[in-house]
Amino acid sequence: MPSEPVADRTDPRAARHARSRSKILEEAWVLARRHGLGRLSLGELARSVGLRQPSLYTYFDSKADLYDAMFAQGNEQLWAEVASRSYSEHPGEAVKEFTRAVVAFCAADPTRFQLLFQRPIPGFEPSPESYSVALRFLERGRDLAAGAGITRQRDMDIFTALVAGIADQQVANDPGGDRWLRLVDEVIEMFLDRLNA
Amino acid sequence: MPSEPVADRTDPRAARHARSRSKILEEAWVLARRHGLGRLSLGELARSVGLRQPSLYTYFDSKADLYDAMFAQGNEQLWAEVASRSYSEHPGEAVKEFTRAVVAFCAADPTRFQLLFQRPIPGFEPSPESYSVALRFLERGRDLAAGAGITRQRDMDIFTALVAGIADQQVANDPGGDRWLRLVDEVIEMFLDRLNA
DNA sequence: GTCTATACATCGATAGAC
DNA sequence: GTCTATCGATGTATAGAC
Repeated sequence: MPSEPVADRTDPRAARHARSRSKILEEAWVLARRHGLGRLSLGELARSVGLRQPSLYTYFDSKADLYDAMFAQGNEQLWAEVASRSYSEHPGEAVKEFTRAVVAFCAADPTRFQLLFQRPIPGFEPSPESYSVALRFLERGRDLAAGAGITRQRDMDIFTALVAGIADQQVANDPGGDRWLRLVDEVIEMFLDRLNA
Repeated sequence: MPSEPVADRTDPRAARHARSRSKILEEAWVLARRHGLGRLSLGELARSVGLRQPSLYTYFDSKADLYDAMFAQGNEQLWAEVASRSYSEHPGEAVKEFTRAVVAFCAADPTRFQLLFQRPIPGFEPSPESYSVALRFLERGRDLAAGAGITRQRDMDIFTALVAGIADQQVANDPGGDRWLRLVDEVIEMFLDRLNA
């Protein structure tokens, strides 16, 4: 994150700065959910956290930098979600658990889902630092899939399409519910059966 | 469409009006692709078609009305795409053909895909008139699916997730290519085999 | 149907005082 | 680190002349 000041990790001033930044980021998500990611405005954001609009530039170099921080934060939350849980020793079960976790995560916040997996803001490209967090998640998924026999690129592409499709329908047509989430097991079983046939 | 003037269908003035409206709509898509749907601006749109910004209100009551017209037009294109072609007498083949057509349609224009199938603009709800075009498409898909044994709601939900997932991945990760499009047959076969097992 | 003029709000970003 | 002040641009929408 380019706007991070150079300071020791235990510097109380740096800690205070980080806390403020975190609070601003949190409010940015609230506003993005309300108005749409592309309509997020720095003026309203500043107002919401009790600052004047120019003061935000202490925390973010630009609006693009703010988007980048949101992208990184969302991916860290996703990583925390899939990395914190333990997975079954049965590889197929582990893939199902992983998929359920991802779909639930996506359904929990459609706006976050949009920023992480779709391209709602033309011109926005995550910085390499932010993207590296996303890669960690993708590698975890790839490893779990490989354990269940999903190794060929072609099969990985099908797997990602299955996960994306369930998440997409859940978010778009039943946000907050579980109409598609509960289909995860059946879909993944269908796919793994096909692979082992 | 609320802003349509009352006039006989053969009225040359109405025809001229419709032609202008169509041209504006076309340019609106160009700008939406460039800047994002949420960033579409009436001023730039007017400039692009050689009008002053207030003149657009002759053709659209509001920006929401413009979005609604775009939604309707996109759905009419989709309908033209799936209704114009003939489908195999083999029900399973017909479903594959339909799915390929839908995925190709989505991949051809990510922005159109976004407006039709995702919710990129908080607060935008299509008018009943516009949505009726979308329903025609959904019913066609439902009928074709039913012919291949996809009748239970649960199975229809899986089917829509499969189509959405392939389209989603194709649009997001290989726009203009066919990396996921070419997986349609395998995925649909897998699903139909499962149903008939 | 198109225009000028304008209202009124908001936008992202920078300069410089404190 | 936060502020005031401000730039220059852009946003949607309306009034009223032609």
